[in-house]
Amino acid sequence: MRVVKEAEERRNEILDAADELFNQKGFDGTSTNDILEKVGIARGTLYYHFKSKEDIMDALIERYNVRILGAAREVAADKSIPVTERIIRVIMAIQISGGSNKEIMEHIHKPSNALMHQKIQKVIINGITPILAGIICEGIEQGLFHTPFPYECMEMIIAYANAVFDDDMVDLTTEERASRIQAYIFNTERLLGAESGSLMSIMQLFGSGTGSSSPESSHDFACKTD
Amino acid sequence: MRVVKEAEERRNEILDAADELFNQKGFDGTSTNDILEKVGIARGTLYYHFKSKEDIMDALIERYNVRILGAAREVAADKSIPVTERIIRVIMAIQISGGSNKEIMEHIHKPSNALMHQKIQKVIINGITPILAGIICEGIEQGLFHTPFPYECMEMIIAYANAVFDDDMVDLTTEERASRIQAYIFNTERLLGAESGSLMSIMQLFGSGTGSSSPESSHDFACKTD
DNA sequence: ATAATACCGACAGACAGTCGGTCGGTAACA
DNA sequence: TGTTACCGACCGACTGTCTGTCGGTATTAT
Repeated sequence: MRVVKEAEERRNEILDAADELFNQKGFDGTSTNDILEKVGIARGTLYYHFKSKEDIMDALIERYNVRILGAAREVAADKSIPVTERIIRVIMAIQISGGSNKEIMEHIHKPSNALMHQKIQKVIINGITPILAGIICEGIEQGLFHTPFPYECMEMIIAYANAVFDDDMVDLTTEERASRIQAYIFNTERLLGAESGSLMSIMQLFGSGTGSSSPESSHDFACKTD
Repeated sequence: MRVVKEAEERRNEILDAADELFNQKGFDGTSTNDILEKVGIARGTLYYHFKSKEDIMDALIERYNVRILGAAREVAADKSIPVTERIIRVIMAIQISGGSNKEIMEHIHKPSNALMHQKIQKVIINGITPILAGIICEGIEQGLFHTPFPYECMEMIIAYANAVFDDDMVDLTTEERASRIQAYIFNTERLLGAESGSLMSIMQLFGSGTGSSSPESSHDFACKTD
C-alpha cells in the first residue's frame, strides 16, 4: 500500500527523521535503514530523493545554514541595537535557532561524527564571520574598535571558540573552562583594539558561574618566575 | 608458507604500510584489505596486532606525536637560540619531522578523512601549545611579550592557523592567503603584546611570495566608509 | 614434548547503494 | 467518457564491499 507525497514534503520528512537520528546516534551510528524505517518508506524511495547518505547530511546542514544565517542577518541589520549587543545576539543565533530547536543544535555540535562536524564548522566560520565583521566595521566607525583586519579578527575569534568551547578538541575542567573564557574575552578585546573591560558582556554567551576577577592565567601555565 | 616476525617489527610494517596508504587514499579510502595486502599478511594477523582499523590510525598518530613533540621539545630547550627563532622552529617541527617524511606529513594534514584529521589536530593543539607557551613565558621575562595569558594566546594562534592555513575549512585564493598571513602576523603581535613589526620573521613559515606592505585588509572587507 | 606467540583464511553480518519492476496521478487522444 | 501513454514516486530483493571473528595451524623457545 504505497503512499505518494509531494517530493518536497517527502524530502522534509526524510530530513526531519535524519535530524533526529543524527542527534541521537551521530551520523556514523545512524544507518540508512534507521532513517527509512523511521519515515516508513522503502530503500529505493530514499535514494530517489537523495543520492547518498552524505547527500542527506549535506541537505540537512544546508537547511540549518539557511536558518542560522537568516537569523544572524536580521539581528545584524538592526541598527537600533548597540554594536556589542548585536555581536552577542549573532553568536547566540548559532546556538539557538528557532527556539524549540535549541537541544537539536547543541547535539549537532557534539562529535557524533567528525565529517558532519567539520562541515558544520565550515558553514559557521564562512557564514557567520562576514556578518560579524560587518558589525565590527560599525564599531570601528564609532571608535569602539581599532583594527585594520576586522574580518580576520572575527574569523580567528570564531574559529578558536569553535575549537575550544564547542569541540572536544580541548578537554577542559570547569576551572580550566572558566579561565579560558576570561582569557578569551581579554584576547578578543586585544584583537579588536577595544578598551580593556569593554567586552565583558560577552561572558553571558557562556552561561553563568564564571564570576569576574582580575586577568590571570589559571592554566597550569602561569609563567614560572624561578 | 608463513613468516614469523617479532611483534614490534610486524607492527611497524603494518604502520608503515598504513601510513603510505592513508596518505594516498585517505583513511576512508583505504581498506584493511589494502593494508594487509601491502604488508603481505593475512587478515587474522592484522587483527592479532591491532584491534581495529581505527586502532591502526591511533597507533600511527601516536607514533607521529612522539616524534613531533620530541623534536619540538629539543628546539624549545635550546636557550642559545633567540625566542622568536625558537617559536618558528617549533612550528616547523610540526611540518617537517624526520627530514624525509615531509611529504607524508603534509598529506596527513589533508582532509583525507575528517576523523583522522580531527585526531591529528587534537594532538597538535594539546601537545604543541604548552611547548610554545613555555617559550612565550621566556619572551615575557625578556620583555618581548606582554600577556597574562601566554597559554591561551598560543592556543588561539595555533588553532586558528590550523583551521585556516592547513584545513580546507576556509577556501583561499592566493591573494586572500597572502592577506590572511599578514593579518595573522599582525594579530599574533597584538595577542602577545609584542612590538609592532617584531614578529615578521614568522612569515617564513608560509613560504615565499608574500611580500611585505603596510597593514591592510584585502579581504572583500575593507570597511565601507559611506 | 609443551606452551606461547604469531599467523592463516573462510566466514558472518552490517551497510550503502543499485536496479528491475510497480503504481498513482495526469494529460492527451479517440 | 474511456483508454492509453507518460511521468514521477515508490518498492524491495539483491550486490558488492567492508570490518571484524574464530577455529585452526605453524613456528619458536624452553
